[in-house]
Amino acid sequence: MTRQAPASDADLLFRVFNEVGIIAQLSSTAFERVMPEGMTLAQFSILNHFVRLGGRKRPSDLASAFQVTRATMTSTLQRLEPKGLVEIVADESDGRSRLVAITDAGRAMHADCLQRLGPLLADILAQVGRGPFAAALAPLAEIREKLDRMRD
Amino acid sequence: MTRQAPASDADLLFRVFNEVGIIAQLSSTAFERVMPEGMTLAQFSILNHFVRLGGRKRPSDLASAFQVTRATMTSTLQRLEPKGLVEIVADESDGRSRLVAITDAGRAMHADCLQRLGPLLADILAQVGRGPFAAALAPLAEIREKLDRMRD
DNA sequence: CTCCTATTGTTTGATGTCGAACTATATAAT
DNA sequence: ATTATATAGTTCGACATCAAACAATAGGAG
Repeated sequence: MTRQAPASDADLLFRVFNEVGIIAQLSSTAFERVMPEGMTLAQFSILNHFVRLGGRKRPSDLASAFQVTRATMTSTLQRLEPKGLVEIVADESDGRSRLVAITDAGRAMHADCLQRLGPLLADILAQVGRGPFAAALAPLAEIREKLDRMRD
Repeated sequence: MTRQAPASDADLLFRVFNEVGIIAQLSSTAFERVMPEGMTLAQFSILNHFVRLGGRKRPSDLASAFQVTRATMTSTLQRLEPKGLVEIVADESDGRSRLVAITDAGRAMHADCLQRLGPLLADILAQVGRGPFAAALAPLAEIREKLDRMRD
């Protein structure tokens, strides 16, 4: 066999990615079950971004920030905009670009989501405890950072 | 740097779930880019399950094992079966059920996938190192287990 | 200015995923 | 036996996501 890495290492990576995949799945669906009708994690993340950082951003910058393709961002913005949660205007300094900003309705929706999220997070904290999360954060951040760098 | 050290518990959970989501996204797309045409992580996972454990399983048992809905498993099996990678027969002891098993073609496909996965895992290991994965595994497993239990 | 290349946003087609509703079968209650 | 409930698998509609292909605009090389 031409194995590039010892079986134990490959196995370790495999298991971590497996756990990560399952947790991502479970958490996002738990998330969306308590959200207002029609709100998804992807949509909330965009609102959250603007609430925390403000300003206007181009769709392609949002795509980079969230590690998704431009096509994916187009799709998500096309769900947020008709609901009046974000506002999209032309960029006068660049004919190719558009600029996205959150609206008052978007801020209200974000606040509503946070309200509903509180009990869910409290429940998870009660069941799981703070320990595993505190232990996982730093290594996860490092893995994410380096994987991120590998894409370029 | 308004807040650096003392983040709230909600914030901690939020960050962990955020990292987990991004890593799941990055890893699954990296996986699928090196897989044979048409193979996805979901499909490979099923083949992998049968290669490791053998035997026959009902779709609903597979759905439980992979933490997806029965509808999702139906969809994935409906992609594997026409390709001849799994075999699905009626369960004679229960008229509602069907039984899934891997085929020789499925085993060959699985072997091909493993071949292609090797270099990718080796690359990741070289870039990230073993440490963060080793540190993350146990806490992730605990989080996954408890989140899992919350669903019932 | 003209041509080539890079970037932006979009569309299209495929896949995975969920929740809800449905059919068929099995099991329990009466 | 009839009825009620539970389970297995499917279908449907919605959403997120990717890759690939496309149109429009920007910027640089001549």
